[in-house]
Amino acid sequence: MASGTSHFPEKVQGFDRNAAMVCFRTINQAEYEQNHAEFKIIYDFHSSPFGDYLVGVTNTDKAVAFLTFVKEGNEEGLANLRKCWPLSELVEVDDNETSQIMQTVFSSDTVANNSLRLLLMGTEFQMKVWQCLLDIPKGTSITYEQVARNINNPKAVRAVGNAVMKNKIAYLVPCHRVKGKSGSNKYKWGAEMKDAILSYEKQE
DNA sequence: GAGACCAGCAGGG
DNA sequence: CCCTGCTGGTCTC
Repeated sequence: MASGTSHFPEKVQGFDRNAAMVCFRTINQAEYEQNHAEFKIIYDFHSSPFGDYLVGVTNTDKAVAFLTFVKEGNEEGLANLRKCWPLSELVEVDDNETSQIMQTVFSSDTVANNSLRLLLMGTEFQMKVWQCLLDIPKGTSITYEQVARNINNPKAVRAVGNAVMKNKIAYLVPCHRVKGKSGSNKYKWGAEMKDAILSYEKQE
């Protein structure tokens, strides 16, 4: 935490903040390929109100780089993590190393939430979409069309759907807060999960 | 570079 | 409800 009056400095060791006060850092594919040795990822499984999930965190600055909900077998989530960060060394750790970070994720303590850091990798377009998602207030939802307008690309509605789907950090990048205009409600882990997360957020 | 794929949307049966 | 045309970014040859 920086000195001074602001609780939330604009920059924290190379991380930016968006309107929702989430800390994030962005890299593109080329930067990742050049410096992939720096992006060693430690991972572990945890539980949430919505089931078990797999989380991956950079070992240096402890930025969340990956989060997926897992079903029975853990292999699918792990394969997904490898696919997202193919050049990174992946190290499974005992729960202590990541649980300190993760116990804040599903907490209603906003100060704790704001201490989280995210590492986003994708194209310029995907970054715009994901940053737009981070600005959606908790418990509310908007449409793909509105997201497209917000990033000044009003016709790219369908492309927004694509980008949302490719988000690597479930829940923290709130893809569950985007809905179809005419009630369509698709989600990687099922529409029920999407609704469950949204109503959970509204309760807080 | 072409062609297919989509968690979209509007419009018409 | 399903089908069709239009759409733009990404992925796969």
